[in-house]
Amino acid sequence: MPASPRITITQVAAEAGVSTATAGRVLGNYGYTSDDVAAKVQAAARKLGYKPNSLARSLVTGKSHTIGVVAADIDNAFYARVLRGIGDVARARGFGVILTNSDEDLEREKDAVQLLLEKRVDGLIVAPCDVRGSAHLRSLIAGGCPTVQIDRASYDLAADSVTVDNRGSAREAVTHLLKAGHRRIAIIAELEELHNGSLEEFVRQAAHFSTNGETLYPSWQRLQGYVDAHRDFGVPVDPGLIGRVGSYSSDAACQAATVLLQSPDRPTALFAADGTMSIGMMQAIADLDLQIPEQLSIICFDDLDWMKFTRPAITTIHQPVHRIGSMAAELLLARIAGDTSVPKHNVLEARLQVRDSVAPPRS
Amino acid sequence: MPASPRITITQVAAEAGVSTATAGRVLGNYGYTSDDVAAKVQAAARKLGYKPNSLARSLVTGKSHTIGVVAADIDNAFYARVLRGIGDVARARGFGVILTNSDEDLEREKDAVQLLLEKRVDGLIVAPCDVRGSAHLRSLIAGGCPTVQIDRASYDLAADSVTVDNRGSAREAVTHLLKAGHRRIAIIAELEELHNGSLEEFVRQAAHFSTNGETLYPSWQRLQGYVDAHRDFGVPVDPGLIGRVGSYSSDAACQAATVLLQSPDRPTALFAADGTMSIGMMQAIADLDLQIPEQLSIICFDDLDWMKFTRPAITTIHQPVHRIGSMAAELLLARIAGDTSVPKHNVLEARLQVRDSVAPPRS
DNA sequence: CAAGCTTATGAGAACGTTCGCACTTTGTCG
DNA sequence: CGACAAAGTGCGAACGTTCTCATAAGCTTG
Repeated sequence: MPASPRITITQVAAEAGVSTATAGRVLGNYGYTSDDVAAKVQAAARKLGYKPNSLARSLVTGKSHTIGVVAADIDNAFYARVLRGIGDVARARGFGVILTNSDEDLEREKDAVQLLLEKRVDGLIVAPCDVRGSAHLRSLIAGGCPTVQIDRASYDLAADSVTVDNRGSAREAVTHLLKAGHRRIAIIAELEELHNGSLEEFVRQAAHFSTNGETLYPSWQRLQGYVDAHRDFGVPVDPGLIGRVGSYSSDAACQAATVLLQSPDRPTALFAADGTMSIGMMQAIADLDLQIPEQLSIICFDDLDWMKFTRPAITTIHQPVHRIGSMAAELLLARIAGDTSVPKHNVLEARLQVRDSVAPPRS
Repeated sequence: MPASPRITITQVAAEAGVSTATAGRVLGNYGYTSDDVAAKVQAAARKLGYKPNSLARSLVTGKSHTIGVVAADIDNAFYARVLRGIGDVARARGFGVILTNSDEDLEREKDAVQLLLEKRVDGLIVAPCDVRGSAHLRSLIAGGCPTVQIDRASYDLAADSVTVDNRGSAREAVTHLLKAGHRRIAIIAELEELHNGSLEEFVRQAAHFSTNGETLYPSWQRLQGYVDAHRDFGVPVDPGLIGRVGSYSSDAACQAATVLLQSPDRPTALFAADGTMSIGMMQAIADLDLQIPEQLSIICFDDLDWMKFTRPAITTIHQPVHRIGSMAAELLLARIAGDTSVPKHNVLEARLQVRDSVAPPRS
């Protein structure tokens, strides 16, 4: 077993009695090579236990065959599955994946991008924590690094994106609740960042925003869908029913849900805007010992694996999460391969998965 | 905004009017440097938008400041959280993390290790899919690549490992059920690989195996704990209650659980050996509409986030999952830093988290 | 049969860093 | 004041590949 001494292409060449150039050609299979020489070199390589050095190769070719991923938090079912999608595509194409977490913190995101850039990744998949297209991403893209945004997207960022139709599917979900007869529907969402006005202002204007031109966080888009559905039904939106969770944690969501559910005129239905919010919401419901759907109807955005076997099973919005990752990777690899067409913004469909957590409200 | 033309240390040096060596010293901060020259170089670097090239650096130093991770499946709450632990430590120390999935397939694991090796990672964290210490891992370690095993471990592999006390905590869980009065307790576990005899043989001999010397899959160790507890109580093990799931999927687990629960003399309690098995088991229970804990008591190995708010909340074995990852990373970084002490095998404690899914069996 | 391909090989220069060495200059100590 | 260490700098050689070029042999082909 050839141990510590690293075997280089030069040594293989010496062993095979050819030049390093020739050895390089057969080992890296490029250029012309005769069969007998190839065989000799391969035999020498096997005998010596040669392992190519990607770093040297990348240094000269300028391609590292590696993509960088900046996720918010890998310990979150959504990102875990997205990453799986990315990894599957990457592996099939011989690419490595370097993973970093930003925790929705802009400084960390910058550091992460910096690290990945220094490691000379061929491209980046990022869930940007500032949706307005922060400067570092802008200069990154201007610098020619292929980039794909996932989950959220600045449309003015000149980079591809893969998202879901947050507004439309949230609208569908809330419509489902309204059709069931609910009129006091609360939403639980992380809605920290808002730059152009107050929440009330946002709700008032929500209907006028077009979906495409806007670059909003998914939570805000889902809130838009919530407002849309209310407008469709002529039901006024009560700002008191908007559970604005201050930080992205299920504990905070639990608190917000608890407050809502303990208010005197409590909502008859709850809509959780994502998986983390759902977990907090479920905890609050369990703590208060409310019966679903008799005492409370619920719908969760994002269809986590446990939602189909809780009793009752939970009605959800099912996002094609794996597909988000695989599509992002495919887009990115196409860019890396030289695709220079205009940025594509892919909006995937999410579907309402009706189960048993919605019933008419008790009068 | 300096766009495509990549700025090198040489250009920065020229701009600052010093040699590349000096520029390198200040930019890479090694060697001696005077304050005024350092300032000049830094100014030049900032002006030109210099970004160091890790590949070139790694090529000469031989250190890539990157660790490779071979997980079974990142789209699994356990590995996702482990990876988070790894990532947190790595980031704090300025290391990158390259992630690969093996899907418990030896060929994929080989490919993954090969890829990581070519990318010249400084060390490897791997959940080996063959617990007997497959040849490629052996030669990897012999080749001097620092390696840490997680979740499972070959003790004869001369590499550190981080695992949990599977046998002891499974024993504790099953003891909890036995104390509650259960005598027909089923276990649902992926128990595909078994090399030294049949399942019956294994059960017969389980009590004689020592925990430390053995290198078994977690599932098998948990089965050992199951057998241990039965022996403690003088309750014979009925092989018919061992739900041997053929493949590592929740669907397969659901099938196995369904068969068990529909048998004429059905078990009064179920023990799921890991998170994936738990999901399948819960689905089966929901499909058959069994009441927990009135009609069936359950305990799940691995405390997934939803298990505390299902009704009833589920009694579980809580593993320190994040800690497994962070400890593995710490161990690995210590090895990379030069620690050459004998391999450490860390066995972390898992604790029984008592909730409401266990009650005495109905007579 | 000379001109022009295609195939095959080697020499040597990249790629962008770090590092060993030689060379100053400055400071310190006996 | 001479010696000797320490601080600061530059030159040029690594690191392990790929890639351009030059060379040459074996073809076809008009």
